[in-house]
Amino acid sequence: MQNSQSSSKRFLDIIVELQSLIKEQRIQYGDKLPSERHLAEKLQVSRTAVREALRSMELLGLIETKRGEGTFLSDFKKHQLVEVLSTFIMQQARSVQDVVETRMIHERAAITAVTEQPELLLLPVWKGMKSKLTEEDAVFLREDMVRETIIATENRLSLKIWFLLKQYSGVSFDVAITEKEEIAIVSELLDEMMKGNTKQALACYEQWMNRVEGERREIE
Amino acid sequence: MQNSQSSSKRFLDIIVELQSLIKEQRIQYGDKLPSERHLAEKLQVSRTAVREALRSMELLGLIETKRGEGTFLSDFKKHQLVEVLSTFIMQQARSVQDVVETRMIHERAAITAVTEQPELLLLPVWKGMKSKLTEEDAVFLREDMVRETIIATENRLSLKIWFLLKQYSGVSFDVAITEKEEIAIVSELLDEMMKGNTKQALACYEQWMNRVEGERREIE
DNA sequence: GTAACAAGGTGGTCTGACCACTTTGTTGAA
DNA sequence: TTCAACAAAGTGGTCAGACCACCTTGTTAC
Repeated sequence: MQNSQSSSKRFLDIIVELQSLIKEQRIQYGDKLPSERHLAEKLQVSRTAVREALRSMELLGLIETKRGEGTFLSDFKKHQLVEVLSTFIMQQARSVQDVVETRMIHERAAITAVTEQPELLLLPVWKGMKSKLTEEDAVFLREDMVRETIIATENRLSLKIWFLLKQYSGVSFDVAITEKEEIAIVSELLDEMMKGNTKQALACYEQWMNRVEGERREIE
Repeated sequence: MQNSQSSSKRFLDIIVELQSLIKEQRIQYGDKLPSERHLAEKLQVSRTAVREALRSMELLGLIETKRGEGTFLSDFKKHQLVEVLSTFIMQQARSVQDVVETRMIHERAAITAVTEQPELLLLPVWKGMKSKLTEEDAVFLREDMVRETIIATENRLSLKIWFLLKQYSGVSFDVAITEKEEIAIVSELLDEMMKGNTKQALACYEQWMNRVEGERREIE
């Protein structure tokens, strides 16, 4: 029942080594990675093992491969793995609930942090927000409003976790709320945040989420 | 050879076919999957291709493999996905400060959740907690008190993330607080939680963290 | 009856080969 | 000189077959 830490999986080791390599060589998003054959030689393993590791990372959306060209470090916004994953994982209702709830934990924390720190309210990002809310389409709301809030907290780790969770939880959009209603709620949320009213801001958020996430159905 | 014109990745196709197979044959969590060789024959692909698909799924925590035994459908509880991603995330996280702050986000959320849900306060775990606080050694405090709180929320994903963050935020303990002081603070925290005073409980928590995490240094 | 051994099944790894595709360099004709 | 056509090299994609290490199970021998 133990973890067999002694004989850890080879392809996991390779992934770890790849991470080190990416860090050492300062490979940025979009940059090309060494070829499979070069990696195999460098890491002293077979190309088969390298490929198993790369395929895993590809499914996670960490890398992209182009036949005839090479392997590239992916922009972490392109996680198409969600489809594959959701059909598996989301079978368990509790899992969906956990993901959504955890995402909301980060969102509430960000709202609280921003609201309670006056200096964060002075950021330029908030200036155009109110007008955008009414001008642009509603997709902006779910996408950017919360994200900008988390960005404002300057906690990049929280941002990344949130982004991942959003990938898992934010696919379905048969929400029982009109665009107009949503804009009204979010505007109010923004107002309360600007005024530094943590309690009211969080109340707005809960109201918003109740409308958006309230009727989330389970995936079969 | 036949599907080579298809632009979609072979190993993704295999994963999809595996999903169908799992659904058709009603394979449950913990059940054994067909062997790699059988799958290769059944799906008319090479064992290499099957393995690349299986390794990907393993990294996602969807399956588990045991050498000499076989491949088993995994329980979602084992969010290995999170672990792997976290190692990536950590490379980019600016400092340990992000980790600590994110961990505290989850801890505050758990305290709030438990305090605001009276039914969670009736759990047996809280009964012996108070006495343990004074009887056992102080290591218990940091280890178990918060953990039990998060467990009480029944959000396993949050628990998993927290556990990871705890590992990353290190076990450094040059804390400027005596055991006696810490016991007093945590006892108060526990009391306020039991009384359902969210605000006071969180205040205790902040006080606690200020003492424990206040002088944390950054890594490297 | 039981301990020791043997055989088969399974995942883990490696080698070498070929294919499909892209880029790059070279050639050769206009 | 220009540039289109071709050739070569590099890369990911796939495959077959071979061992190895480990586990289970059945058989043997005591």
